Amino acid sequence: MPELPEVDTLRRSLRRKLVGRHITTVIVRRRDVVHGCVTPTALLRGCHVTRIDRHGKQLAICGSAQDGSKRFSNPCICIHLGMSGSMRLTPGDRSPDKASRIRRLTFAPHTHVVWRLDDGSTLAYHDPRRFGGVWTFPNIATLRKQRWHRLGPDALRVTPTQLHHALGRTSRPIKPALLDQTLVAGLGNIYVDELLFACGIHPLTISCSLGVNNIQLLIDHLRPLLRRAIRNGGSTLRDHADVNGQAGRFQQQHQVYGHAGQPCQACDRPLRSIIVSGRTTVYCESCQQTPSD
DNA sequence: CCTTAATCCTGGAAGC
DNA sequence: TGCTTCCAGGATTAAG
Repeated sequence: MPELPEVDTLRRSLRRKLVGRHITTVIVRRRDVVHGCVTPTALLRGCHVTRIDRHGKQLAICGSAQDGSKRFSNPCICIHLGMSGSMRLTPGDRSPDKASRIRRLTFAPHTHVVWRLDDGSTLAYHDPRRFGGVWTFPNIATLRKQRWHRLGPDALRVTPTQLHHALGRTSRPIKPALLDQTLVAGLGNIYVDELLFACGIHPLTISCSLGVNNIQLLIDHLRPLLRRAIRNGGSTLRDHADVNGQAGRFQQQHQVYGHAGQPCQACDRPLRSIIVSGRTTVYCESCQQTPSD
C-alpha cells in the first residue's frame, strides 16, 4: 500500500524524469477520479513541470504556463494513490512514422488519466480499486490551504515536540493514533507496525501515557526506518512499483508486518496478530510491552 | 471523547 | 476445475 516511502520513491523518480518537460496532451479516461476542475488546462496541459512535492502520502505536480496575453498560471495537481494507485512512465517511440507513434497509445487496465510529454513519453495514472484520485488546484498555495492543512506534520520532518503534542491530546491506543493522518502524515499499517516493533512499544499503549523518553524513542526510529525503506524503493506487497514498473525491496526487511505466527527475529517467540481499531496488527508480545514511563 | 461498522473497489487467495 | 466467499486496506462517514 502506498505509504510515505512508496510515495517518496515516486516523487524522486518523477522529479528526475518529469521536471522541465512540457505536457502536450492530457487524456481523462475516467472523469470521476478527477476532483475539482477537469479541463485539460487544470490538469497541466500546455504546462512545463516545475516541481514535484509530497506531504504524507500525497503528491503534488506543479506546472507553469503562459497564456495568449502573456499572463502566467501555475496550476497544480494533487495525487493520492489510495490503496492500489500507481504511476507509470512509458518512454516515447522515437520512430519517424507519426502514425505508428499515435497508434501505439494503448492503455493498461484501470488507466484513468494519461499525460503525454514533449519527448513522446507518457505518464499514466492507474488505480484498480479507485480509493485514490487526482485533485486540481489553481496553484500549490491553494492545495496546501484547502487540502494539506488538515494533515499533521510530515512523518519525515516531525519534531519530538510536535509528536509529543499530537499524541498527548489523544487517549486512543498508539496504533490508531499513528495511522491518523491529522496527527502525523505518511504512516500506514506497514510502517506503524514496523516502527512499534523497532521501539518495543505495545500497539495498545495509550498515546497520552507515553513519556518524553518514549516519544524520543519513536522519533529516533521513525526517520531511519522511513529512510531505509526509501533507499530500498519502498515495500511492494501487490500493487506498488516505481514509474518504470520495478517493484520495491523493503518488504524483504519487514520484521513483523506480514509475519504473524513466525518467530520474532529478536526473541524467537511467535509473532501475534490482533485487530486494533479494525486494522490487522502484528507484534511481539514479549518484545513490545506497554511502557510504564 | 472514544469505538465499531459500513462504504467505496478489485483481484488474489482460500475453501468447497 | 470452477464456483463462491473472504480479505486486504486509506479515508470518510454514520451510528452506538
